[in-house]
Amino acid sequence: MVRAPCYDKNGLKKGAWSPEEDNKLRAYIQRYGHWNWRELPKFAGLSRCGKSCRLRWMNYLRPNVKRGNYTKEEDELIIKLHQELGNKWSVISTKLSGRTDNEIKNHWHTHLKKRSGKQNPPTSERRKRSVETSRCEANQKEGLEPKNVFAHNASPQILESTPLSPELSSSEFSSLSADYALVSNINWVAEESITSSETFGELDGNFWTQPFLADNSYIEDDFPSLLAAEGGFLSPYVSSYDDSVDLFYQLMHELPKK
DNA sequence: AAATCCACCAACCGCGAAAGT
DNA sequence: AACTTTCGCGGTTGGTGGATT
Repeated sequence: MVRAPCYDKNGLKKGAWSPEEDNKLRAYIQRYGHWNWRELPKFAGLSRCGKSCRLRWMNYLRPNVKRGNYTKEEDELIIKLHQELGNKWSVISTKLSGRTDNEIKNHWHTHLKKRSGKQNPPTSERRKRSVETSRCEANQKEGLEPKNVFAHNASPQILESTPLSPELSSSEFSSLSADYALVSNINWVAEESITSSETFGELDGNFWTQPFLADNSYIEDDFPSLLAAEGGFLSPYVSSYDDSVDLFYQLMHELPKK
């Protein structure tokens, strides 16, 4: 069903994602957000290109992604929107909550395209649908459904309840669901004023106890130990003490003045 | 039982737009 | 204004599983 894993000439992995990779990516984004897709895999400890990470997150790991089991209403809406908008899958996906553009596109090509001119799907089509449904149910039983994985992870809900979560000014955020925005912590920091350290303490038990904010000396003296502390991936704030970190410090020191 | 066909869909690729310098 | 980098979109590919022969 999926492409076999392989490595390109740059040593980057391609093909199907393993559960471990999914976990790494999910954990990293939940904690630090997707501050830069290109750099993210390095910090998250993934041998993937940023593009691949982005796709995986957007289509499968992101909270509230619905899989399989299209309702009649959804089908009709897709057909209607496609008539109006054409192949603007990203626009169409915004009208169907939880559905990704990639999935809608696939669904269109495999199910709706043939049907759009006909009322009843052919027999083979109906057969496939039942297969799809049972597949989905099987996945749910095995707990493979991404959303089920999230169901066991409290952080999105916790974050959602914080005062900081929605209504962010970023243009990117405006296009995201509230749940999705919750995990993009970096963007908040850069674009929103922070009113209290307790606020972030609520987001993640030890978020603000991370060395990055404690004091500068930590970074210089103790940086290598951070790897272990961060559970296998690097904090974007401190992993390489370069200009971007300086900028980040500046931002953080300026924020209280707002 | 084995070979072949077919549908599905996860993932890749290339391009254009937007943002940054 | 020009150039570079990053992101996001849409088209396409290729591996897999189930159905059919």
